[in-house]
Amino acid sequence: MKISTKTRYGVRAMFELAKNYGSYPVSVKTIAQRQEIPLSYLEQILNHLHKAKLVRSVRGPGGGFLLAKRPEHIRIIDITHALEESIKPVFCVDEMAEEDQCKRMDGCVARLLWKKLDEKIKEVLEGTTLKDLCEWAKKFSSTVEHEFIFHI
Amino acid sequence: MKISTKTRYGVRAMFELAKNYGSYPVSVKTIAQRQEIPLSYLEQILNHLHKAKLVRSVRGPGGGFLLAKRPEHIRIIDITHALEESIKPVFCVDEMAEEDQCKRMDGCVARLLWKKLDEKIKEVLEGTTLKDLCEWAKKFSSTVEHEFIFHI
DNA sequence: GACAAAGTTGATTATTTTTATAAGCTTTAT
DNA sequence: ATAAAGCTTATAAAAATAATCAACTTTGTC
Ligand code: FES
Ligand code: FES
Repeated sequence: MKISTKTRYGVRAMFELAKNYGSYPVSVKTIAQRQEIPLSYLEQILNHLHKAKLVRSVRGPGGGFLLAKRPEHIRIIDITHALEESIKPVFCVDEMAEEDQCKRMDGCVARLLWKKLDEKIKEVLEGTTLKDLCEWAKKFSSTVEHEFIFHI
Repeated sequence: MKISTKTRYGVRAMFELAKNYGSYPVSVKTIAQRQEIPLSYLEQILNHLHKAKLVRSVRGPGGGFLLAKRPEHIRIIDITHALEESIKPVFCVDEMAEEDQCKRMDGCVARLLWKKLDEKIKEVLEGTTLKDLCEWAKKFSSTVEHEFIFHI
């Protein structure tokens, strides 16, 4: 039940863009430096986020990435969705799961358990947006002396 | 965010023992056959569950495993705890996490997010016991024609 | 137009974690 | 004594994850 490094990097990168929302593009290099993420890996990650239409890119000098939507319209689950095959704790909680891979799904007790779990996880990841993160960060920086930080 | 095969096997094995609670021991071989789990792997898993004092073993012919407590006193989280290093989505949600691995934890916004997630996950896994599974199974078998089954 | 600063893409490697197997041991009921 | 069980540790195999690399395209500026 671990969040992958890829997703963590992705959330951090998106947070970096959210902080900059409404301003000019941020280059991959800049994000990589600020968040201490391997540059080439971050490129891959941003490509995924691009394909998922969560970010917009501007090519050429002075270019970089921008959020494609307002921070309040980007949920954490959108990010995990773009970066992990699925956040489901077991594949068969999905209604679309193929019966033949998990026999007799309709009579399976385990499935009820994993479904409960899946719902709660979704609750959190669907219920939190980049704007929420930014607001938490503001609260932090007013009570703590140092700049808010975002890592792992 | 996947539940490991080891944990899934573990839950299934424990369910098998719960079904048999109050009766004679069930051998690893029997559990392996009923649940279609590789025998040697299951041995390892039961050893972990043994060390965590969730099961009792009886050696010699006719021996096998028994639940060490009543099904209502064994929560799913006890099982995951015995079989996974931790179910925490990121290590630093733990209050005991060492500061130097994740810098300035006190000013970290991500941590708030992962903590929220961790709490919800714990809610489900702490709130479900083996007895619950058995009861769900009973409900199933009275409405569905075939035996209840527990897999993945 | 030349150049450099960016993003784009796909392949490949490296690393880590997970899953599984195997072998040899100990205990104990009959 | 023997066979049916559990116990333990080492190792192999497989899969997933993380990271790197190289070659490419777009575009702003001088
Ligand atoms: S149907 Fe997938 S766990 Fe049983
Ligand atoms: S403290 Fe661990 S995510 Fe920031």
